Amino acid sequence: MAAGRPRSFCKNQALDRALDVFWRKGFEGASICDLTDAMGINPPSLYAAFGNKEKLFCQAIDRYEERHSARRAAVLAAPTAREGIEALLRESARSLTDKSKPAGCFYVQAIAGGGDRGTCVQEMLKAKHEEGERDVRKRLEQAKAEGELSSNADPSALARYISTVAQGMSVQAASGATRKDLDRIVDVALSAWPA
Amino acid sequence: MAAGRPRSFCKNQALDRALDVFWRKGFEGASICDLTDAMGINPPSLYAAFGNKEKLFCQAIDRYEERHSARRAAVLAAPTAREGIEALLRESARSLTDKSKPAGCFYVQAIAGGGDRGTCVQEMLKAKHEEGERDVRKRLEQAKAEGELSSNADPSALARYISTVAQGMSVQAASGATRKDLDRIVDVALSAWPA
DNA sequence: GAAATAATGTAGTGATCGCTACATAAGAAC
DNA sequence: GTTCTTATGTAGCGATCACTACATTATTTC
Repeated sequence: MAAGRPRSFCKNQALDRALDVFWRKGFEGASICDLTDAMGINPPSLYAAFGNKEKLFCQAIDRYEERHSARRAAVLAAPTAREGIEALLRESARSLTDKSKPAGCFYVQAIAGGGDRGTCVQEMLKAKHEEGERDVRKRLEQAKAEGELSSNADPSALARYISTVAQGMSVQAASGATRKDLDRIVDVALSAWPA
Repeated sequence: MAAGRPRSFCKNQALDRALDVFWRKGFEGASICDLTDAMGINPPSLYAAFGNKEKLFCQAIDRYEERHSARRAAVLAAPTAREGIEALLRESARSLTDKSKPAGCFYVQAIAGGGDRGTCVQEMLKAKHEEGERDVRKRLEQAKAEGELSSNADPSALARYISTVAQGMSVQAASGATRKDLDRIVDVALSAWPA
């Protein structure tokens, strides 16, 4: 068997560049030309490596999740759930306003951004979105089992609330809120923490 | 002076149809053809009446605000601020999941949806967005003056928190949450209300 | 080195994009 | 009725869209 000419670019690095373009311009707003320019490759290389625009978008979603899920888990591993959740929201406030990245969360942009993306994309976004919420819920269930949260606390409702606040913070960031602004929101949001 | 041939369609009705298309497909995702089909007119009529795609989008934003600001004011006029805010969030839960409309809030879709819209659009969205928050803040300031809220309450921070929760709820709705789901979020969110 | 395989750069495909020129139609002013 | 003004429908503008045919180049297997 013969093995062909090797790829001349790093797939993950190209994916990072593509993610950045999708993040800034949205799916419809990002043209193949925008993407290939940013990725430093020509269209045939893009299609050979990633399939098509929609599949590239899906892989960018995976890449984004890959970069965030580990950090989310680490932050949630704090001694108490209360500390973990607060750290999660503070970390969100920081990363949502990180000037080296587009403002706001890529998922939220993709979910809220409308458009008739293929169902593949839509379901993938929903799945990733639930993944984050599930991590929070599990941490809260653990806290309940350990007695940190009272027995009538509702981890599922609380987790969804936390997700919602984080998503709202992403919209705020996208419309220009600063890290300080977001931290003030976190202050208020955490006062909903069960006594 | 002569007055020319009269317009053969209702501008506001056409604008409603255009709003619906933008709402479902986003700015980039909505083509002029999509729009003219939905509006029941031909491109020259669209351009004569609304200028261009971006200006049409701006006018759709205005139309959306027009439809919502009155209801927001009415709901906030409840006897207590607490009741007003709760009614606002419950009403959001209802309208965000209204099956006769696209899921989620049009502003949030437009703000979060990325893309390099003209600065005109971006600033207009930001202004409308702040308008809603300002209405909430004013109601809270009134409550503070009347003694419903304690003297160390922070109407500005609370208002921004309420906005953030509502925006998060919009993202939830866009990713499939039901009215019941949103109402559960409101339950938790309101437990952040100052004692 | 020859054959097989796969990625690359060039250059372009048909389709659709936002938008408009132009002739026609419809009402108001006189 | 004639003139003026503006909206309408047809038809198509150049530009860009996502995507690809094709010849070439680079690498591995034999």
